[in-house]
Amino acid sequence: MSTKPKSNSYAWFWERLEQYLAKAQLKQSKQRNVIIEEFLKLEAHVSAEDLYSHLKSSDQNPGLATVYRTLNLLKEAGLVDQKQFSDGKAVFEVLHPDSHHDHLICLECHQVIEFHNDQIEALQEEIAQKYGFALKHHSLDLFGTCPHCLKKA
Amino acid sequence: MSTKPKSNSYAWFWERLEQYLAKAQLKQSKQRNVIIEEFLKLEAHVSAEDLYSHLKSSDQNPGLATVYRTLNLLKEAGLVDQKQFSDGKAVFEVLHPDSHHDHLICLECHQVIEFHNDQIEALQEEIAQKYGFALKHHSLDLFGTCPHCLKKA
DNA sequence: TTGAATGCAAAGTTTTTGCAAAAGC
DNA sequence: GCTTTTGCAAAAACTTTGCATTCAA
Repeated sequence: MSTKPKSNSYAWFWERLEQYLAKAQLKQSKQRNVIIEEFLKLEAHVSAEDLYSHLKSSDQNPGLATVYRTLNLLKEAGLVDQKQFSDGKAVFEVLHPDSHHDHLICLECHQVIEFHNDQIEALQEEIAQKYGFALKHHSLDLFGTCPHCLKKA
Repeated sequence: MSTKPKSNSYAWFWERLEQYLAKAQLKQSKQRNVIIEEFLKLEAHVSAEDLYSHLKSSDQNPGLATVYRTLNLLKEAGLVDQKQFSDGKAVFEVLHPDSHHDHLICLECHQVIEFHNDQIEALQEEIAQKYGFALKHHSLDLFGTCPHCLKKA
């Protein structure tokens, strides 16, 4: 290991990553750790470009291609989720182990609020069963205008 | 009007399109009608490229740029919905006036099944209210393995 | 006749890839 | 030492745009 991970609240993340790398016979690297550190620090829906900009100031300053490669690695490891919010660029977010959440997205200010609803989750499972699907994951996005933007208008 | 629309089951679609064009002071055209005819005929989640390929054989044979322009026009008219199923290219589908539906997507064969569930819709409205959002639309995609692919495995 | 639509090719965006050099194990 | 990773630039993939021409009203 080239750099000690510092995001302690994401111990599980680093651990699962390490497992994945070991199983896939991949190596660790400074750049990757720097990128992931920053990604976890941002705690949001981040695009490769966003992440790259934030890293510009770091001492490591990895290339954009490496940022892409790292995010794809995390995706393959099942640690992050990639989403397309219809503005061209893909955004990534940490895939928390148990607690799934969905999104409320403001069409005006693009703010994203996360929520969770057990009833909806249960209904989804019901529907999947009805159609004979083995459900792996899902994505629910509600689009509208947030309270703040409603007030402005 | 250069070409008579032939998709009679989509009379409402052509009507609303005509209204939109009139209001926006836009013109009709042969190519546009050919493209839309084909789009409606396909009745599926279609990418611009898909649609373009299908049109290759038609007598009109419009350019790819025109296909894009037409789909964007329909989007602006609120007649179609654009989605990103995470494979790079955007797909479009008819936005039916009242009946909203969601998607069950097979991760193996990429088959898409549409479903509708009033309870989920109601819960979504509830959640939006709780957060003070004025809901405009939503998107629910369930990913998993379809019965057919489950049998194969 | 006037403004919109088209086709083509060129440009724009976002993401991936090839390759030589560097780094991890 | 052998293999993976990196950085850069080039390429790829998807979509938009500029411009001269054609077409609709």
